Amino acid sequence: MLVTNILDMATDAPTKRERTLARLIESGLELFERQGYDETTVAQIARTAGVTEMTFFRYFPAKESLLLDDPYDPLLVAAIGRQPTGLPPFLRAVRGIREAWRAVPDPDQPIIRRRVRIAAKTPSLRGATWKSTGNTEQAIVAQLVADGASDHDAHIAAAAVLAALVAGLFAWADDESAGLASSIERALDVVDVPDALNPTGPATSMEARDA
Amino acid sequence: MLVTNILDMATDAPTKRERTLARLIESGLELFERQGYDETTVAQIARTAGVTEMTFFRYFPAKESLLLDDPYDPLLVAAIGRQPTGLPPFLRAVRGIREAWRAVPDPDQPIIRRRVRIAAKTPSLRGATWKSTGNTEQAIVAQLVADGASDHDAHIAAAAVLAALVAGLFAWADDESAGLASSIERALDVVDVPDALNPTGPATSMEARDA
DNA sequence: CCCATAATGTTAGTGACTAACATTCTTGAT
DNA sequence: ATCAAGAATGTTAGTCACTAACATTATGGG
Repeated sequence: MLVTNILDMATDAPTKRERTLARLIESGLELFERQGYDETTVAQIARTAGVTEMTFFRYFPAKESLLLDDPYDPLLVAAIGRQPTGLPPFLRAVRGIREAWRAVPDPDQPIIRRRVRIAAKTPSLRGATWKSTGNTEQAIVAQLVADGASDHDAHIAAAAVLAALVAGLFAWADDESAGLASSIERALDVVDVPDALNPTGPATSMEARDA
Repeated sequence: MLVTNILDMATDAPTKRERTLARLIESGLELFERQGYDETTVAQIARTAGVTEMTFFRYFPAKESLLLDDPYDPLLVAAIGRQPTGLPPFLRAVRGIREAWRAVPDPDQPIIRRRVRIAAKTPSLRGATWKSTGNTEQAIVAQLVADGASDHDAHIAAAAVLAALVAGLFAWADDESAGLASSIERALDVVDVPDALNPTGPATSMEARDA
């Protein structure tokens, strides 16, 4: 989530649809940055892009989508699939994400930061941001299950990792000096706790195992 | 999130405000269950409760709030504060939540289940559910920081635990046979990984530490 | 150059939510 | 009981996100 590569059609002459899409995205981001997300109207974005409100919704199912849609899922999923299946699902997910984000090309960082920054500073987008992880979550769950995890565990692991990732991205957006990769690493370290720091071991709760 | 004790004013005669509130909640839940959340209109809830749409918004800032508002934060926070400060923040949060939910009284379970079930089966509520953890998240962050965690780590730990908790609640709502406490335990076990299952130790990423 | 179809526009409407102001209850002090 | 202050509710009018149905214009391949 939070990432869309506007320029991944570096092929031939951009078709009309592609040009309109690019104009919508650029207009939207600019307006969001200048006057805030909540204060920007879909109609205004459309007008700035030289198009009708109706057309906006032909490109995005919702206002938030202009900010939050992204195409990075396959990379995440592949990286998770590469983790050793001996690991518990949660750790496979954590380390897969670690690996995938380590590989994000430097040139993509500015636009990612732009988007994340808007999302981070807009309270009304908090929910939308997490909702937008929905697809990614499904993809991660599928991969974990394919590698032997239970549905139950896969869902929980996916939700938790994504939450940590998003929180890490938010932190990164606020820290101009931080690099993307290292920020993600630091975030995932918080949930991938080194054994040395875990003296008591997990509280495996003998008490209330399955009613 | 996802919990509101309608009946915690077992004191004297309920005031008018309390009666209206109770009617709104009951009408809302019933309609959501019978015809679905998206298919239920605020106007309809209000009408069923014998009140105006405007009045609904005097009690709830948004439609979702009827489902998602809750008063359990203080218990969570206290339980987290009780965890040993030697533990990393993430594990303190996990085990605090474990402890707090273990203590949820049996009689509260049916209404919690009712709410969670509606939230779980309504895709358009996914985002709202997580957004509604916002306050809880702030509270957890504050407690973790008070106990010595960095802001950065506290935010990430809080986000991840809450995600796991919500995912666990969703799983519980779907499994009629499961008890609340044991469901939460199982969910948290997924992220509080036993050492025995973590042969390699955390991937502490020598590579890209701080740019 | 022409036509199938993609891209866009128009109109009309629903539903969540807000603002401003008017009205009707409650309640506590007298 | 009474009466005023304040709480609870109603009314009206409006904004904004989003959808549906149908009409129009632009584009590109034959």
